[in-house]
Amino acid sequence: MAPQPDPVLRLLWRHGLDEPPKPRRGRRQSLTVDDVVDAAIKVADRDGLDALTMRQLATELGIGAMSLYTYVPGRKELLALMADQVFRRHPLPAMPGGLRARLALIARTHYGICHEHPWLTDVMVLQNGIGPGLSDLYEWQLSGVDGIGLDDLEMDQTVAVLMGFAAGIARSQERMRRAERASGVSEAEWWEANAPELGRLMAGREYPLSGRVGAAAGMAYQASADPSAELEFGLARIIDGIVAYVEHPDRP
Amino acid sequence: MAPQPDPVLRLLWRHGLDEPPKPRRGRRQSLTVDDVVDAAIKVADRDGLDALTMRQLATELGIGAMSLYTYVPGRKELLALMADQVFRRHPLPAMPGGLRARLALIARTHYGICHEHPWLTDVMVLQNGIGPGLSDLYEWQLSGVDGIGLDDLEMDQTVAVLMGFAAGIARSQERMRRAERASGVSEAEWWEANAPELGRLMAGREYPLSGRVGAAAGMAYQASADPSAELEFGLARIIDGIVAYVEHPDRP
DNA sequence: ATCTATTCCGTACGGCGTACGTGAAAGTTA
DNA sequence: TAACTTTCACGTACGCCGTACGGAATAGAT
Repeated sequence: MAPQPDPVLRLLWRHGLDEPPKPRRGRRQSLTVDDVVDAAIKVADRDGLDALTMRQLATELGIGAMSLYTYVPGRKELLALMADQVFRRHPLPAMPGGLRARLALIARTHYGICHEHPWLTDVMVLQNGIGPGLSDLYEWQLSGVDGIGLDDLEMDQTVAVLMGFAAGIARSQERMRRAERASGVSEAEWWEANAPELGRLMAGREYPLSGRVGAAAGMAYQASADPSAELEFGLARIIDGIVAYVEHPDRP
Repeated sequence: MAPQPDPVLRLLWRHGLDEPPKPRRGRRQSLTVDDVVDAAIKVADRDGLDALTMRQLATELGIGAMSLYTYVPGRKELLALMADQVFRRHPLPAMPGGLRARLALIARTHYGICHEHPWLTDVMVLQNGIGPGLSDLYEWQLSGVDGIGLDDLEMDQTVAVLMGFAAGIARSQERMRRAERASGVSEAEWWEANAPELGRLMAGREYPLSGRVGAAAGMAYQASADPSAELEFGLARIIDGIVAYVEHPDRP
């Protein structure tokens, strides 16, 4: 059989629909889809994605659990709507003049989004819901790398590299945050408590470089890593590489 | 109270322990922790992380569900063991001569690992279990960027950029794979089925760049994106940026 | 032969997403 | 106004999940 159009598309693009098929009879809904999605985002931001259960969300909204299903087909679709809503609500600043500044802005904006909503990178891997928020974001990103000599495919790949890098930094930061929340101690305290045991367990194996580098990181950051330093260093290298390619596509 | 040493550490480093505290009484275990972890990896590779339930894994191993808890404290810890086991089992080739080749090898190796075990990036964000597999990998990665003029922090950040990039590509590929598995149609078929509806829903909004770039990508890849092209392009740019920094740390 | 430490695992509990069906409410029509 | 139709609200229930608990089985020590 021919595949049916994806039903979640109509929900993602619900705001563009001038008139749904005019069903004016029957009881009115007490909330809107946006109310539900915004509340879900709030819960996920506050308590994490696992704590976002249909029952909890319904309680938060003051409705019965099953009433949610009159707004949203299911939890999977709700997550897709949440992701697009986050993109839709996030302001996209005007693209600055220089290429380096534009590339940095693309990456920092995406990092900011992923950092504000740490569940976002987890949700985005689940399904690629093409909604207005993601579409506007992508168009905005492309406008930052248009007209600089890259072909269409290279524009897409450039944006993909920047987004992937920004999401990766956000994920690495989120991993530290979750570890601290789960264990109840800061990463520095964890290391203090576990370093002796770890040294005992590692006995026999040699990690000269890891030891040296880890010690330096610990001194500098009071932690095993510093996402903001990673962001700055990595972003500078990536931008250097892209700019070099734009200026001299044939080298080296 | 002083935080207790993390109990999962002893499990992660179980192979280095010469002798556990000699509990020689009582019934023998019919399996090893490695058996359990390897079977869990097999299930997760085959059916995905959600399908890896304690009951399913126990059935696969021919034991009762609750017997698993004599090998592993719980599912969370099992996931951490799986991640480290994947790293531990993956061969780490000798570092080649040139810097560019070493950087590429670091990224491609990590991409390969994440690609073979698509649940890995999901698991790694859950907790930072420092086991022998990850430690060996990190030491190996650092050996690829040692002695080239980077300081300790820059070495760590360089490795982090490469790993994050590789993981990001693997995640983007995994998103496409999951969408295809969930919908049952290839991405090309999805677009064919949804393009008309999507065009209708997007009416009123203009996406000139997205449209142009998306069409070019569709022509070139028969899909909206091609992870291997993203990998090649992005890796080349990142390596360019790192090499440029190594050679001229002061230039922009 | 008895004791004791350990593994094995059946049962059960609370929580999850959600299918289903009934009842309530709102607009249309007679 | 009364009856009808359509839609929403949501209580109940089902099959999953991770895992706490406790009794039965087993193997080395005594």
